[in-house]
Amino acid sequence: MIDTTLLRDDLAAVEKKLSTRGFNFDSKLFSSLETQRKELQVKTQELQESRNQLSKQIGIEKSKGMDSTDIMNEVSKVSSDLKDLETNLLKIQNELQDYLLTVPNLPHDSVPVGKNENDNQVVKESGTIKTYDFEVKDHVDVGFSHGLDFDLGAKLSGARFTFMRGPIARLHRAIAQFMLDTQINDHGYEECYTPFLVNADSLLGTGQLPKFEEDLFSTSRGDDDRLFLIPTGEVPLTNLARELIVDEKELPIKLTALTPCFRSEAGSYGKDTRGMIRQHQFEKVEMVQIVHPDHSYKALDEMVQHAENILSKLELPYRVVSLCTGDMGFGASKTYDLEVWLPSQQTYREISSVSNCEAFQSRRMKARFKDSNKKNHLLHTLNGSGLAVGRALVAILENYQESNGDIGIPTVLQAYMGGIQKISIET
RNA sequence: GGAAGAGUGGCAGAGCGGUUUAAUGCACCGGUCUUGAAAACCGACGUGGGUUCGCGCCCACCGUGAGUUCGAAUCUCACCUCUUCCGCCA
Repeated sequence: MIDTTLLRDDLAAVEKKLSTRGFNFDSKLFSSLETQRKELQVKTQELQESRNQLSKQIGIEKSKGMDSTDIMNEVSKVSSDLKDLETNLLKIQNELQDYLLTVPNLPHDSVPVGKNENDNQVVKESGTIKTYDFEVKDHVDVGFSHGLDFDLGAKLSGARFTFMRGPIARLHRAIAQFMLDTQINDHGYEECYTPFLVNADSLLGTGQLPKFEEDLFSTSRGDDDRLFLIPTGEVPLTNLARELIVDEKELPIKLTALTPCFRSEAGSYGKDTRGMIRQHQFEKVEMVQIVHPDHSYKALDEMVQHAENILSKLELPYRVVSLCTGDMGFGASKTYDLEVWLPSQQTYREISSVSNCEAFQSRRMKARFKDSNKKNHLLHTLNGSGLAVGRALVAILENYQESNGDIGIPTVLQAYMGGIQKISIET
């Protein structure tokens, strides 16, 4: 949620900034609700004050044995007026809140202005793109003879599900373990294990609800207490700070977890239908940092580096892209994507996304810290993939394929694979 | 799933319909004293919001939500969470 003081002070600036991301802020609606809120709130509080004082008066008079019928009638009148006011106030406050919860974050000044992914800015390219003296296959064909089974996934669950067996399944696990170990041991994140089903409050906190419910899978358990499958580890990790006031000295909080992610992929029909680029279920190692507002952009750079290190160690060619205003996610002030080279597509594909959400999420979830003067302030939250496991598997299958159908194992993964250097076709 | 009990400020804990502005203790912070520390003493000490240039004044919050009442931390109902025991289970 964006800062309401900002909205009251400089509505035009907010409107302009949001328009760069293609969002049309309804200033008329906001102003009208805000005016009503103000009026109702002042009036309501005045009546509450008089009710409190009169009631106290009754108490005093009663203890002296006096008759208070007149005052009691007066309070009675005040209370019935109050009831209507309070109801109206609540209604307006909820309307205001409901609207503001659907408004995306303001982009940081350094974010390139643009409409869509074509306007994103490549800020770095790294690694050497291999040349192959044979016709490269895509990961579906490379993986087929080693246990990557999309038909079985479809049989068990439907489209966009994968079943892995044997060496591919092990490679997948090795990648995940390697990433998690690197984040913990080299980058100083605390390992976490989290729930994979979360409540609506958590999703409201990180911004998936109320606007993006259709992207989520949910479980039914009666009508009211629905739980949702997490679309990313960001949700449970970031919500750790929900409704919390942490001491400044405890910052930064750096968390990581390997979690499955579940996405309905509504609206992506026909996109990436082949292979495991876009799945309903995938694993991801997530990095989350909860930091002092002064340090969030330094943390953002750090986290991009943490994601880059994984790709470097896996010796995969990649580039870093600064997303433009029109391509950024709902909650982000600034986002860098990491894209890995896929030889079969002769292009880079997203494998990590690292975002600084500034106070957008912490304002929604009341995540604060206490400074040395005992003042409370909102924290800044950041999240990033470090990295997506399934897509890393895709990249390795494709970049490490050999002409005879074998798959080389990146050096850093060999220890996780019992020391083998390649996955060979069984003879 | 069944039974019983409990949810009050950072923690402990009183209050169980009206002079509550939520007592008191501990912890934390500031100060006095001290060569320094401890002790003692003094002071400050929850969160969100409204309004004001500001001092300030005011409102809401005692697990959550409804209700009763002139007035609710206190009474009623529902729900949630936790504890203990039983059942089941990895």
